[in-house]
Amino acid sequence: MPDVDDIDHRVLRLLREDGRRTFSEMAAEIGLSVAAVKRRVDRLREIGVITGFTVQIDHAKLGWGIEAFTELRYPGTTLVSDIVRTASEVPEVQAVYTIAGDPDALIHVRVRDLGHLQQIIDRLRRAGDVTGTKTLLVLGSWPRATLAPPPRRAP
Amino acid sequence: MPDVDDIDHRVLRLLREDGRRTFSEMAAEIGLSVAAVKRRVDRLREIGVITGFTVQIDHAKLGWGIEAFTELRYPGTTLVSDIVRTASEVPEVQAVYTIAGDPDALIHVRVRDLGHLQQIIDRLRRAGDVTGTKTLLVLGSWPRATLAPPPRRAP
DNA sequence: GGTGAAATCCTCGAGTG
DNA sequence: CACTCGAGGATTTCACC
Repeated sequence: MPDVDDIDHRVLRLLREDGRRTFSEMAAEIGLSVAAVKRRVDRLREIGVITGFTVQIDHAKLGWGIEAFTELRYPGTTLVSDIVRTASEVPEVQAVYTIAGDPDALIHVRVRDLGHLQQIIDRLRRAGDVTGTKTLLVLGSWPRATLAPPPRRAP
Repeated sequence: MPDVDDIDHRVLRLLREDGRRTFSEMAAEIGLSVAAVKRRVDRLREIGVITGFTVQIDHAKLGWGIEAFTELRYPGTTLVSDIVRTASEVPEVQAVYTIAGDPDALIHVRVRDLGHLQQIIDRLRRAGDVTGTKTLLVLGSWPRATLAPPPRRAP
């Protein structure tokens, strides 16, 4: 487990809120030099704490009006890798989560409308040896913009 | 519905893959001037297609080893706003999704370990007038890094 | 972790089709 | 209206303290 101190967490919190914050802005906020902040971000990338940066998009404004979670059930013989592969082949699938217990997987999908959702579910059912699906239609979502405080660690 | 053309989608795709890409890099990639790319990004923010930028974090490396989805059920009298408020008060909750049908809400949580997960579920059950929960423990996750192609629009 | 300098990048006004 | 160009200022980056 890599050591990530409080200052690292402050850097992460600032980047969580705005991933394009400049090093100078963060340096002023934290009270370090610009180079020191850059070195910390570089290091957080190297040790894999930071896996990347991305843009946050309002998908509804792009025509993807419907968001849903679909629970997938498979026969006991199906490999996890097959589950992930078949689900990932569908571009409307935003994320695949394999699950302990029942169901076997949960996928997050974004589609244009309910007809499109129907299509995607049909495609998933045909793609692998899916034995059952249950779809949760999202009415509203409230993602958290901020970062959780650092967990208590052994001193 | 705002008009977002193919070049905008290319910009979004590039920023999706790396939210800190420089305008010059994107300009070279797309074949526009730096200023033109910047104006497009500015405009995408103004019309709300881009809602922000953020850093992607490997939470397991920060000590949040367990990820789960919990389905929440409430009495028919509970307001959506109350569901969202009580769930959002728990810092371990990463996102709240209200759902059409059964269950009433789905929350995404990140916790240190299974004991911590137990605590959080107990806290949620006590917080509102929750009538039932079902927790899906995540074994693995495969979020999609890329952006879906632009949906077909009316010409 | 700080400093300083060179290279790069951002920003914005002016001009063009 | 969206684009390009260009100059000034800000930012990034890196070697060295």
